[in-house]
Amino acid sequence: MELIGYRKADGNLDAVFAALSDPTRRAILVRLAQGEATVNELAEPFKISQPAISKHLKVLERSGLIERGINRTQRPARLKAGPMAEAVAWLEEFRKFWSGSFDQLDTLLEDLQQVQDNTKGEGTKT
Amino acid sequence: MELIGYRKADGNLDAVFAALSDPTRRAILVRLAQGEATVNELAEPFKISQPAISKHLKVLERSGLIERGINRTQRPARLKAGPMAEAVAWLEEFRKFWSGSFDQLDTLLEDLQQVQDNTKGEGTKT
DNA sequence: CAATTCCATAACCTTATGGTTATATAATGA
DNA sequence: TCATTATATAACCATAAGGTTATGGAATTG
Repeated sequence: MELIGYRKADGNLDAVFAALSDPTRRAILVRLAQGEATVNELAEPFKISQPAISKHLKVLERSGLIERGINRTQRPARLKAGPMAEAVAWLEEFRKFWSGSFDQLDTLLEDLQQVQDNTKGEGTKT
Repeated sequence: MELIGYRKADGNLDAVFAALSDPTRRAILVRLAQGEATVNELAEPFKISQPAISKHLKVLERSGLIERGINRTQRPARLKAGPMAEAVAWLEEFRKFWSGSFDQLDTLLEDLQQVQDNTKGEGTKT
């Protein structure tokens, strides 16, 4: 069926995981989770140049993790759900697969959840 | 507490996602999910050379996704749960964060699950 | 039309990735 | 000791990543 399309998109996993492997790009994604943003808005928190941000956006766009719009002279970026879902799905599937260390992984996941919950309430707002 | 260690390991996310971005390495991980394996065993299904596999294993080892043992003249590789858990945790956290398209992502995840379930039952047993 | 704003593109540099073949090393076996 | 097995390392190559500065171009504003 048309779901076949997703299996073909599996080749996209390369690009998705590669896109996720850069901390600047992960930060951009987190920022975009709060809503679309322009290049300048995205560049502001970083020390790197605007062209560097544009390059990162291009990588994210190629991976399908974001898409670009047009608004006057701006080209706002916004998240797309699909590719992220593919990555999650691969990891979940892998986890199911990995019956041997299933509980080990689950325990770690619980610990990590706690760490992140603590981190989020850690005083600084952003 | 000692969980601080995980936060420092967040810098490891770069290496983990980068390791996951290569299809050969993902295949190696899937293979290792069934149990530890030697370099030659891992190399067998691929057309690439043994040194290439050794390089991939080194990348996986640097990321923390695997560790190597010593057994006679062999150095079997086996999975480690922690780094994979970090990647899952980051994506899960991101997903929670991304309230805007939460349902969109969930729908896609369900679709992907079905695809993979179908794929798994596709005749071959493993 | 001219200036400004927002962003992309070009050219360049350095380092990493993914592959190769050839060779070294370490443990086992004869 | 010599050969074999299993793996690592070296040297090399091509391409890509991630950054820079400088410049180009499109839409908006004066």
